This record gives sequence, C-alpha cells and structure tokens, in this order.
Amino acid sequence: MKKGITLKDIARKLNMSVSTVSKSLNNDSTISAITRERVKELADKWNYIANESARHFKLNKSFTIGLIIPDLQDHFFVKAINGIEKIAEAENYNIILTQSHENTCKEESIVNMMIRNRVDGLIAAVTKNTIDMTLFEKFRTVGIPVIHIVREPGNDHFSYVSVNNEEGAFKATNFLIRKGHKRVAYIMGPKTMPISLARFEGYQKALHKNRIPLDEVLIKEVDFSEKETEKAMIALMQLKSPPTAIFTFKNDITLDAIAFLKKKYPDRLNVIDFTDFGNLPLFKYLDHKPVASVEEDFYEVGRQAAVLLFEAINDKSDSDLTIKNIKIPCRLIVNR
Amino acid sequence: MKKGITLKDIARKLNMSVSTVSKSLNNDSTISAITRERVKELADKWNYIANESARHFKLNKSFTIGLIIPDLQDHFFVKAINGIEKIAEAENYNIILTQSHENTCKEESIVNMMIRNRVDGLIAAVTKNTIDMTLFEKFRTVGIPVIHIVREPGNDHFSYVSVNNEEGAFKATNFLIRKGHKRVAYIMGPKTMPISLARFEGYQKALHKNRIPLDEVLIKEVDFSEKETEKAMIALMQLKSPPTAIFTFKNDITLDAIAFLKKKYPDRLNVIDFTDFGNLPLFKYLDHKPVASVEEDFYEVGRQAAVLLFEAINDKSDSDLTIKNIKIPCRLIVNR
DNA sequence: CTGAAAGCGCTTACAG
DNA sequence: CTGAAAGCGCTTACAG
Repeated sequence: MKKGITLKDIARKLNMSVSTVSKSLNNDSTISAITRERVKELADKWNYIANESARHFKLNKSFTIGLIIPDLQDHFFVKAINGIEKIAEAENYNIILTQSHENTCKEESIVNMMIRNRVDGLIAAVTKNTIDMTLFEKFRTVGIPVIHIVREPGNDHFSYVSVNNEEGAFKATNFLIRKGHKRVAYIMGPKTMPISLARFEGYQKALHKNRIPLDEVLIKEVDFSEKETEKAMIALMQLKSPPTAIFTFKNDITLDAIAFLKKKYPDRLNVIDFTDFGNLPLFKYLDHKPVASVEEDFYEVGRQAAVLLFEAINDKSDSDLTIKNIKIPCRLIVNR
Repeated sequence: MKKGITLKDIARKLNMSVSTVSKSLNNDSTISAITRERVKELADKWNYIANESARHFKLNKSFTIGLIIPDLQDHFFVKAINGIEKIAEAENYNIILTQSHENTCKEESIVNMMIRNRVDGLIAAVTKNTIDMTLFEKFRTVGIPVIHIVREPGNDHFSYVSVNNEEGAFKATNFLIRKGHKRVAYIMGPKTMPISLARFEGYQKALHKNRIPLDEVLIKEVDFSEKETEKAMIALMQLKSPPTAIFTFKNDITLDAIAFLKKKYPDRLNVIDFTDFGNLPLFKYLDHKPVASVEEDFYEVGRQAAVLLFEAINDKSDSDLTIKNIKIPCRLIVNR
C-alpha cells in the first residue's frame, strides 16, 4: 500500500509541531482559529485521511465490537444484526461480523481472533452444540464485555437477550384452544435446546389455563429434518384420537407437516390447524399455511443487546456488571 | 479494558530483551531452542495474547478486507459472503462486513470508514442507485485494491465478478421455446440496471437463434413491486395474442405474476409456463412455480472475487493491476 | 545467539 | 496558544 499523508508531513510543510496539527484536526480548543484553519486547509488539499488504526492503538481501544452468528442464511439473525448495527453506528463503532457455521472449532478460532484483535465488546449467538462456555469466560478475564443473544448460554454468568419463547408458545397454543381445539399436539425441537423447553413450558401453561390435561402422546420431538417431521406426523395421525390442531416449534416444521398431510391425508389438510414460531417472507404465496404464527422481534433483540453491550463498554467503574436477562415480547400474527 | 500481558512483561520476568521474546514467539530461527521454550512456557502460563492491533499498526497492514453488501436479507449476497470467507480464512484475513442498505450516503460513509481503518482490500456490491464511482476511485488513489461483485460498477476501471446473466437468460428463454412456445414474454427489471439489459440480450439471442421475431409488446419493465408486476400482467393478458410463456427477471416477479393469474385468470394458471432467475429455498412448498429457474452460483462469485483481491493484495510489484471481468456460468434447473 | 535502537502514526499531559 | 517529549505494543535491520 502506498504511504499516505501523515500528521508529520503536514506539520513539516506548515512549520508546526505534530501536536499542533493533531490538536487542530481534533478541534482542540487551545488552538487558535487561524492555525486550525491553515491545518485543515492543507489537510483537505492533500486529502489527508487519518490512520484510525494508529489512533486505536494509541488509545488502546479498537472502536470495534465483535459479532458471532451461527449462520447468515437464517434471516432472523440478519434482523438481529440490523438492530445491533443501528446502535453501533450511533456509537461510531465498527462491527466485525463472523459466522461460526454451527461449528464449535470455528467458533473457538473466531473467539481467539476477536481477543487478539482486542475488540471492545462481543455479541454472540452460540452454535447449536456449544456447551463449554470457558471460551467466553476468557473475555471476562481480559475485561471485554460479552452479551449473548437468541441462543441461551449454558450458564448464568452472561447477560442474555432473546424473545420470550414461553409467552409466544402460550399465545400460539392458547389461540388454537380458543378456536375450539381440545387435542392440540406439540412438535418440538430437540430437548437439548433450552428454547425448545421454554416453548414446551408455554404450551403446558396454555393447556393448564384452559383445564386441558397434558397428553404425552401428543408431544413429538424432531431434529428439523423433513424425515423426522414425517415420522412424527405418522405417529400423530395413527393415534386412536389424533390431534385436531398442531403447534410446531417453527415454520419449517409446519411446512413439512402440511406437505405430509397433502400427500397422505388430503382430507385432513383443511381441518387440522397449525400454529408455530416464525414468519417466513414467502408465506403470502403459499396455499396452505399456519392459521397463526408467533412473530419474534429479532431486530429488538439485537438492539437491546447492543444497548447492554455499550453500557458495559462505556462503564468507567471497575465493578463487575450485573448480569441481565432480557426477554422481548412476542406477537401472534393471525394469517387470513 | 484491563491491561493485558505484553512482551515487555515477559522480557522483564525472564531477564531478556523484548526483541528476543518477540522472535521466540514468532519462531525466528536465530533464537536458541532453549530460550524459545522458556519464553513460550511463560507466555502460556501467563495467558499471553498478542495484541494484533499493535502488530498491524507496526506492519502497516490491517490483515482485514472490507466488504460492502447492499442488504444481508438477500440470500444470494450471503452465498457470496461465504465464498469470500473461505478464501479470506485461508489467507488469515479478517472481514469487516457492512451493509449499505441500498443507501448511497451510507455507502459513502462506509467507504470512508474503510479507508480510515486502512483495510488491505475491498469487495463491494454497489447500491441500486450508485452511479458516481469517484468514491471507489479513492481506494485506488491510496493503493487499496477493489473488486466489484454482482452489481456492475458504472465504468471499466474496476475488476468485476458476477454470474453470466446473458447466458442464463438465453438458457431460460431457449428452454421455453424448445418446449414449443412461440409467444414468450420478458418481464424485465429496471432498464437502468445493467444486469437487466444483459438478460434482455440473452432473451433476444434465444429468440433470434430460433428465428422468432422480437415483439416489443411482449417486453415489460417493472420495479419489482407487486403492483407493477400486476400492471405488466394485465397488459400482457389483454393482448390480442397474449404470451403462452413468460421469462421473468427473477423469482419474486414470477411469484407475483402467478398470484395474479390465480386471481384473475385461473384457467391460464397451468397453461402459461414461467422461467426466471433465482432459486428460492421455499420453492418445494409451492403449488405453482416456474418450470425452470436459472441458478446463479454466488458462492463462486464471492470466491473468485476474493481470489482476485488477494492476488492484488499480495502483488509486490507497483504496476497497476489488469482489470478483470469474470462471468460465472449459470445452470438452468428444471423444476418437476 | 541476543539485545539496543528505531520506528510505525497517533494523542496527551506537561512545560513554556 | 504552541511544542517537545513520552508512549501505546510490537517488529526488524543491525551490531556485537
């Protein structure tokens, strides 16, 4: 890279000290207006571009926050990113955005890279398989604040922002019951996912509130593959008293379940009502879809996580920060 | 941020010079094995984490490339990102990923930020409205290489990697003609988009090769909004000789066009064949879809752009780099 | 094989 | 109001 203009070059040309030039460009009040003008004029003329990396180094701040996302293809992560971006921009911070691709090794190398590069803070959604949190504890050791989003960290040493899964599941289940359904199944995600359990909680509360006993045979666990969902659907439909409504963990499952009905039980297609989490953009083009979906406000998740992070970054005191756990409310969107 | 361990701390403790410590950790061959071991041992014990930003500053390289994307919600950009990531990772480079949100002001501030932060290279897909390229010329002035992807830059001062739009359009149109269609419409994107014209080129070539005269009334221009597409469809369907097949600029248009037929011309729904660009993940759940779609390999676009970029970054010679223009071939995917 | 020294481009407390 | 000086944490050409 060609060498750029430096403060020194400007100072030499103007017969001033580097300090004066630096102060002029930073609008330091101790500099006379005339000097400031002369400096700025030449800087302009010479297209001086400050070397931020030198400045960061000197100030021992990178003005950069790290962001680890499992996969950018999941559009809800992108919404969270946008929320984070909004705040970071206002704080004049850069974001170094990375994907772990659900790979814990990659996650580890990213975390180390972030520390080596001395990011001022980190926001992370861990991989599906992350259980060991020592990786992130490292950040605390060196004094870099960390906020987790969407995916729950394995312990309560970290602040965590996500949507209110339990509340959403309650609304989705309650909606089906209010519609008159008594046999409401739940096709859940892996029990290893804390979110999956939180939604199960909400499902149970809705049943309980409406005095419907929990029937274990109506609970199915899947891994999100089409095959597993089909297996769950076969089992449900072969019950002597099959469900008349199904609440699923997320859109993708609903779509596979509906595709299954279309193929094997076309007569039930317009009878069984679905609700779920998510709100896919292509929904309007589908002929068969859930009657209602829980919409998660991931933009707000990202925004609030960033707010928390900057509170920590800008906190001058040396005291450890209080761990916060924020749950953004969910809305139930009824599809016509 | 708490102060971390530095080379100096280690040097002091071991009664060595900072140079020796630095060289030991960098496996410099002039250092004796025993010294190297002692240094590494203490570094390990003390959890020494090198300060990359100091190193970057010293070496006058950021080991970071900038990436400007209009919008992460567009999944094809994410594929390009993954291709870029692959190469950057191999080169041990970080990526600073930003979104312009199709806003030229934001684009400008990002570009300036990138220069101030002295990225070693830049890959950019410009906004829909970017016509002024002086912004990017700036990079050349300071010697930072730039590669454009997906969205064509306004002039030929920049290397550019994208898919072969003309070829894709040719295949999509030719497929319809081979299927027996003689009246093939083209619903194109804005004529201001170079890509739109490239596809028009391919459409025309396919007609020409099959000795079908171009009929201007079958060409419609839309801005991707549902309303515009409806208007185009109304005009097409009211022709005395309406099209029997339609090639559209992209999936989104096809979906709106099909939705229109479903509503207004249900009898034509299964008669009119569509082809287009794109390959939406939800396609399998749709009842009505294009008969074939041009699949664009954006991963490869990103990968090759990154390869070009690193050629430029690692090029020691001072000579200006040759401008390259790479077009990745497209495949036509036939939907059953 | 090891170390002293210079320097990357800035900022800032301090002296004048 | 301006400037000399120190220093952020590293790397590297050079001397010994």
